[in-house]
Amino acid sequence: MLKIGELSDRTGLSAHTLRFYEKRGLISASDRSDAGYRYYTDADVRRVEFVKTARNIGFSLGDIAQLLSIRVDKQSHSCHDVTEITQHKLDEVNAKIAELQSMQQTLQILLDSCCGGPENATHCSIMEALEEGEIRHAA
Amino acid sequence: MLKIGELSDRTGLSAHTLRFYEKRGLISASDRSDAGYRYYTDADVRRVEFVKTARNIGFSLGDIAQLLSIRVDKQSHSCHDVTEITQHKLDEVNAKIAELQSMQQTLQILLDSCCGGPENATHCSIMEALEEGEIRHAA
DNA sequence: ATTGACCTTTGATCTAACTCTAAGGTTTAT
DNA sequence: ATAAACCTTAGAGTTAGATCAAAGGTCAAT
Repeated sequence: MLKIGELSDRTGLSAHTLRFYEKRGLISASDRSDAGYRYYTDADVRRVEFVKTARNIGFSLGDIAQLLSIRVDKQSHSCHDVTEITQHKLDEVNAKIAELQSMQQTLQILLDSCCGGPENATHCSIMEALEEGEIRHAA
Repeated sequence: MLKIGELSDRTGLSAHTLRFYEKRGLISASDRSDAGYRYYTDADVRRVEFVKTARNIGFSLGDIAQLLSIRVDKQSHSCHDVTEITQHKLDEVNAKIAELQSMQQTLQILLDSCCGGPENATHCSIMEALEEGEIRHAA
């Protein structure tokens, strides 16, 4: 049985974060001491690692809560349930990428249009473009 | 001279947002009535439009504050000052894109690995991958 | 003169995922 | 037995960019 600091060392998540995840319902301690100290089992460690892995991929804590509820009762859930969450996340990521690529293009065009030199900015083409407001990127 | 509601209609930004931008130092009213009503000139409208354009491109309000300080005294600033801000933003955007593309790849691999069907999730390959924690995406 | 639309301010609330503080109790090693 | 290192809780603070609420003052038209 590990105390929270030991679980923290084991997983690389701070004790603060572990308590925060508990408050969010993602994890919990298998036991408590008389004094209230949290005690964690190996199964708890695996659950935390699952959370960490999902978080590294980019799932939100809300997504992770759903994945965890599938995890504890795989019988009652289908592969479709899992792919649905995953696909939804992928859609989100793709949308964000598209938006950022649009920004990227606009910024690159601005940079290409400006000398970037020590000349004063009176006729800076970036400033002029911002002034004219004719920049309408896709997003 | 426009009141804040009229400026709001003209620019599409809410009066709330305009006051918020004022608090952040991005804009201000050229005049106030005895009762404290904000009054805006055409120059104020142009400044708000400049802010809007920069914000649409993706600049943060902090970036925009810098761009505005260049705008009011172009003589004292160089094209280099402007490109520096722009390049910095582009670097940020590129970093974020790279991170998201890494997520995208991981999510796509997970989706490709799973049948996504009505079978129960006992042997779901996405769940197994999350369990094994062997997913380490670049970001 | 009164209705309704407009305006003012300060300060609270929201999202996301932490991060930290305060004030105190517990455990372990010397 | 005492110090160091650990643990507890509730709740506040952080970032960015709004967005709203409360409580009240003002203005234009009827």
